[in-house]
Amino acid sequence: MKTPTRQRLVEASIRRFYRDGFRNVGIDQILADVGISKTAFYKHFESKEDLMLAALEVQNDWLQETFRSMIRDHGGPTPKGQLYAVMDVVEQLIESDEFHGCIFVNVAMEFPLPHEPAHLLAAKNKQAIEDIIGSIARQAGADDAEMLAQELCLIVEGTYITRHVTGNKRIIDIARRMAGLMIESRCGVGD
Amino acid sequence: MKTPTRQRLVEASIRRFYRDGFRNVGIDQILADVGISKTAFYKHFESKEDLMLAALEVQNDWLQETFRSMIRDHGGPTPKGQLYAVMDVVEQLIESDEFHGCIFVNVAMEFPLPHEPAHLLAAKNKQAIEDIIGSIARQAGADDAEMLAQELCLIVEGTYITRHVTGNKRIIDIARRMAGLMIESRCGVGD
DNA sequence: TAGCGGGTTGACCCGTAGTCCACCTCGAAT
DNA sequence: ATTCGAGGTGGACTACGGGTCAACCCGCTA
Repeated sequence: MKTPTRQRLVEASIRRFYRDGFRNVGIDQILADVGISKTAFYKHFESKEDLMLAALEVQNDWLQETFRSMIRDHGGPTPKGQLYAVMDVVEQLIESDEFHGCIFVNVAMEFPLPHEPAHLLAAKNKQAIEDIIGSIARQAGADDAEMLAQELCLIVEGTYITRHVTGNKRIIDIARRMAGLMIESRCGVGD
Repeated sequence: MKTPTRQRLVEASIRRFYRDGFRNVGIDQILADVGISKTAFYKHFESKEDLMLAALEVQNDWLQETFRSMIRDHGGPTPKGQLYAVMDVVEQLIESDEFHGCIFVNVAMEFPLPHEPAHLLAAKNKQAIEDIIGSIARQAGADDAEMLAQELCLIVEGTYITRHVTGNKRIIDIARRMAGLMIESRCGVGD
C-alpha cells in the first residue's frame, strides 16, 4: 500500500530523523510537517519505529541507486576509474549542506544492540555498498576484490565519521590519497 | 566537588549510556543502580545531560590515558613500533565483549548538531587522540606527521564503525594492512 | 445503499524528566 | 550545646511524548 500520505510521512520523517536523530524527533513534529492527525498516522503505521524502518528501507534503496549512478557519472567507462570515483561520490555527499553523517551509521548508534531491526538494516546497507564496490573491483581485476572493497568501505566510513564528528574539511584529501594507495596496491599496473 | 556518590553516579551512567545510548537510558535505572533517590540525584547534577557531560569528561581522560599506556605496552621503545601498536590497541578494544562502538562517536550521533556540548566533547576527544598519534609520528620521523596521524585516525574510526555496525571480525586485519601501508609510505625506510 | 479507506476531534493511559516540600542525620564550626 | 549545611529520604506534582480509543465525517465503488 503506497498511498500518497504514507509516502509524505516517510519523506518528512527521513528529513527529521536524519537531521535530529530518531529519539530527538517527536511524532507530533512529523505530523505537523505533513498536516495530519495522530489517529490518521496510526492508520498508516503501527508505531514510530515502524515509520522509521519504512523510511530506512526507502533510504536504503535510494542510496544504493544514487551510489551506483554517481559512480558511473564520475568514473567513466573503466572499472579502475570507477573505483577512484568512489571518493568523488563521498566528497559530494559530505560537502552537502545537509550532511550529518551516514544515516545508517547514525541509526546503528542509536540502536546499539546488534539484533535490533534498525541495526540490522544498517548492516544490510553497509553490505550492499560493499557489494557494489566489490563487483567493480572484480571488474577492475583486483587481486582480491573483496578485500579491496572492504578497504575502500573502511575509508568511506572513516571519512563520514571524521567529517561529521570533527567537521574537518580536509579529511577528503587524506581519504583520497589512502584510497589511491589501496587501489594501486591491489590492481597492479594493468589497465 | 568529588563526592563518592557523584562518582558512583558517573560510573553507573557511563556503563548504561555506553551500552544503550543516552536517550534509551532512564534516570531511574541509574538511580536504581546507585541506590539513591531522585531528589538526591538533583543535588549532585543539574540534569540528565549534566550527568552525561560529566561522565564523558571522565571517559575522555580515561581513554586518553589508556590509549597512551597501551601504546607504550604494545609498541615497545621505538616510535615506529608504537605507531604499529595503535592497531593492537584498537583490536583489544573492539574484541572486548562490552564493545559497542566508540562512545564519543555514539554521542556525536545522538547529538548530531555540531554546536551541541556533547558533540563538541566528542570532537575534542578525537582531536586529543589525533594529537597523541601525531606526536608519536613526529618522533618516528614521518615526512608529514600530522597527515599520518589523520590517516591512522581515519583507519581507527572506520574500524570501530565497521566492527560495530556489521560485526565483521576480520576488519582488524584489513585495518592493520592499511595502517602498515600508510606508516611505511610516510616513514621511509629509516629506523 | 452499504461498506470501506482515509480523514477529523478530543479524551485518555503510561513512562520519564524534572520540581517542590517536608523531613531526617551526621559532622564540623561557633 | 547548638546550629548549620551537605547529603539523604519520600511523595506529590507538572509537562511532554508515544500510543489508544470512541465517535464521527466524506467520498468512492460494488
